[in-house]
Amino acid sequence: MTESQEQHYVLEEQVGYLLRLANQRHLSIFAEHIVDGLTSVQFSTLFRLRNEAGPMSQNALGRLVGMDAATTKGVVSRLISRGLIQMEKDPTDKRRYMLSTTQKGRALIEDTLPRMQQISEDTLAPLTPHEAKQFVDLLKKLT
Amino acid sequence: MTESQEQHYVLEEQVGYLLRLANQRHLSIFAEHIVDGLTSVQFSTLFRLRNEAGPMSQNALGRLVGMDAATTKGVVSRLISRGLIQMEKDPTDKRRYMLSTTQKGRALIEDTLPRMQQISEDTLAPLTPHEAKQFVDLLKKLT
DNA sequence: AGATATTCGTATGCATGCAAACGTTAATTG
DNA sequence: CAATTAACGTTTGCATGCATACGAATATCT
Repeated sequence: MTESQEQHYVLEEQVGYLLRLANQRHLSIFAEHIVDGLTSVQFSTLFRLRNEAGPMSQNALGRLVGMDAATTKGVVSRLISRGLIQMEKDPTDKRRYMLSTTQKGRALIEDTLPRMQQISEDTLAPLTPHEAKQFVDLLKKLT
Repeated sequence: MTESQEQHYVLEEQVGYLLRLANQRHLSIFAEHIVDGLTSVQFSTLFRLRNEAGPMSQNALGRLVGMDAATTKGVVSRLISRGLIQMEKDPTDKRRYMLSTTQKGRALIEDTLPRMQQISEDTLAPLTPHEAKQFVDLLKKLT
């Protein structure tokens, strides 16, 4: 009886534990499909910036992708050093840099997009189509 | 028509993107509930080691928690430096160290376990009980 | 037995991810 | 308008997480 509580806690059934493993698995699948060193987060960031109407600040972009300022700094720096995005001073706000995609960055998005669909499919492969839709919907509700 | 493919790719509906955000959210909830610096991975590792019958090697423990050897090394080192687990040489295998929990480690598990249930509940709070069960089941299928 | 594979732990480098602190600049508030 | 607050970008420190490489020891195979 004293051990009843612990008996109930099964690691393999906890959301946190499972979320971590599911995320790991997805990142592994992502790495298999992407030949150049582009990471999942880098793609998300680049894609978001391209889909925005105009240039935007670093912090604002980070927020749109779910990253804090410190993380954003690193991701953006790597995208800049690879020549995928560019930054220029904001004339109206001396604190800010305005970010935009380069031609090379937009071309990379075009090349990568077809593979992204496959990555999502592979990640959801253990589920039936109906379950996959359910899962994504529940994930959306959770965010 | 040329843009039909890109139009279909909506970042907020991709499993990978959503998994990343869901995981972030859970880690944030975890940090709120745990006062000492224990992390989610550290708890999982400590818990797994405690629930094993006897001492076990570092790499074997890491595998049980879903970590590679390099990651395991860091996690175990931190648990040792906090006095939560201990290691001693394996007499039969000169490469190996056998790990086991300390009294302090087991006590910490006891203290933490009641909060883990709440953390899982909070993580799943946006879902109905039925949806939560569905979600966890789908996550299990995915792993 | 001897050669080969594998496994052990370790180390380095790189990429997220967060907390905390910092100086600069803009916005808000009194 | 002056003082406070907030936002901008940056840096540091720490914790996962993976790839890769390494020497040492064990297992396996021929």
